[in-house]
Amino acid sequence: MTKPEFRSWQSVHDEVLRRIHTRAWKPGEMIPHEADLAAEFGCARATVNRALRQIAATGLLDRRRKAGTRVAEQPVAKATLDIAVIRQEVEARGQRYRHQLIDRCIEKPPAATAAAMGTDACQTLLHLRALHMADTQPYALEDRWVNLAAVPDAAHEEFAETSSNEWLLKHAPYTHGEISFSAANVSQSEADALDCAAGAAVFVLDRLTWNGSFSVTKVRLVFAEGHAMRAVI
Amino acid sequence: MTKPEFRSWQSVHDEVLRRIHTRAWKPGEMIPHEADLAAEFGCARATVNRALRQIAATGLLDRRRKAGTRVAEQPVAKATLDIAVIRQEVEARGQRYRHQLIDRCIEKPPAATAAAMGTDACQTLLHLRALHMADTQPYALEDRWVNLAAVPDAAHEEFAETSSNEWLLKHAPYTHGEISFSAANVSQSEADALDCAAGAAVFVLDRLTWNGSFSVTKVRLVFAEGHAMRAVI
DNA sequence: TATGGTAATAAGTATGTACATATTATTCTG
DNA sequence: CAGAATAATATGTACATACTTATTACCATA
Repeated sequence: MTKPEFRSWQSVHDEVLRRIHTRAWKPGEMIPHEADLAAEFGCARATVNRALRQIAATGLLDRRRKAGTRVAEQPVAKATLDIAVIRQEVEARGQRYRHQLIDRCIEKPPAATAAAMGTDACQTLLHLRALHMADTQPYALEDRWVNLAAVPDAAHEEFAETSSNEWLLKHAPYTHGEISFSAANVSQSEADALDCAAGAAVFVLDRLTWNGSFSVTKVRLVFAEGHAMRAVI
Repeated sequence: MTKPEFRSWQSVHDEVLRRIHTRAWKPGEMIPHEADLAAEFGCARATVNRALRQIAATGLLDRRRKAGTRVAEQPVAKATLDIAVIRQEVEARGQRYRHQLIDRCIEKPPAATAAAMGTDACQTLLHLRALHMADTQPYALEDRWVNLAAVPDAAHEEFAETSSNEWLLKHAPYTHGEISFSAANVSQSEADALDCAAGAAVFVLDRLTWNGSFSVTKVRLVFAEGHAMRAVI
């Protein structure tokens, strides 16, 4: 019997994946302990641990102390979407990015927005609307509310040069947030801006970010018709 | 000066995040070397390494050998979507899952499908269409092609009891795949099945999985009106 | 038969050391 | 002075060891 000698956590990782894929270890089955695998592979337990931890992070293995490690019964595919700044997205497609501020005012948000952002109902927020363009075509329509209590500097910014997107990333860090993807039929006014027929189905991204207990910004991006987000699994 | 003593990689992780969020370390700036941080935190370099590696994985730090570690200028938000089996999704909402096979046949796919799956244009594939239900409401409409060369057993399976989704997970592992999200206006026939008006905007998920160099299955899920995918960042 | 304590166990983590590797800076050579 | 060889350096990884922690299994007690 050949002893392949697994010397890196990558090779252990690959070998374990291979055994899962070839069903040498079947879904729902326990796999050997770290110590046993380390002995078999001729490496340290830490190396096996590193490899198994990596795989467990993808959902293909379930690990619990004392219980051990088992192959997931119904692996939950984890798709990691990279949500870049729109400028980067456009430029990555080899197109020229431009953006255009449509409206900027400080006003009271709708009740739903105030509730989502956890701000007082009568508190005014900065409301921005802008169009992101790729070359000469509309790319996405942005509707954003900024919590001036969390980002006071935003009140003095015109957002003519830098997009709100980039300005906020630079000036208003966030600790966590929620993001949601959905589909919507465009309204007439959105259709005009995005240069498509009213009622067309468009991809919508809603994002709400927080800095600690303060909401920072809530943004809704309505992408042009035909937009898709891709990820590898 | 108080010496907090960071003894776990978690606490180091949190402290580094805190420094980034409070802008003690600003975007684009280099941060101290692992060895220096280890000395400052009073822990081993491996502990610091673990913490920094974790943060780098989220895109908030850029690390390069010799060059060192810097805070990312424009962090790319990484949203991890959990794509579970539809049964789990429905049951997690506290609803009863049912599915209904609409059509099952072995036929030649459209040219685009054959091209995407890398199969010969005249090769027949298993074509499945099914409706996933949550309680009594339609949840998603599935249109699936299965490569029988990669999964010969699928030819003898009726998919009446278990959904193709679950059957394939159990019987046809995949090594990698691509996934894409988009929006579409429903056709009349889709509208009938999903119980909505023709032309309504719906969320669409396309997934293509591979086992090594063989395509396994290509599936298009058209979700009922109003469906959204959520993730935390 | 419950129940609560205890021992056993497997993963989780920390550490010091050593070496690997990628990249930059420097020096040497033509 | 250009380009190649070389040194320096920061992260990347491997390993042996030791200890921690969550969880299970078992056993004793009420």
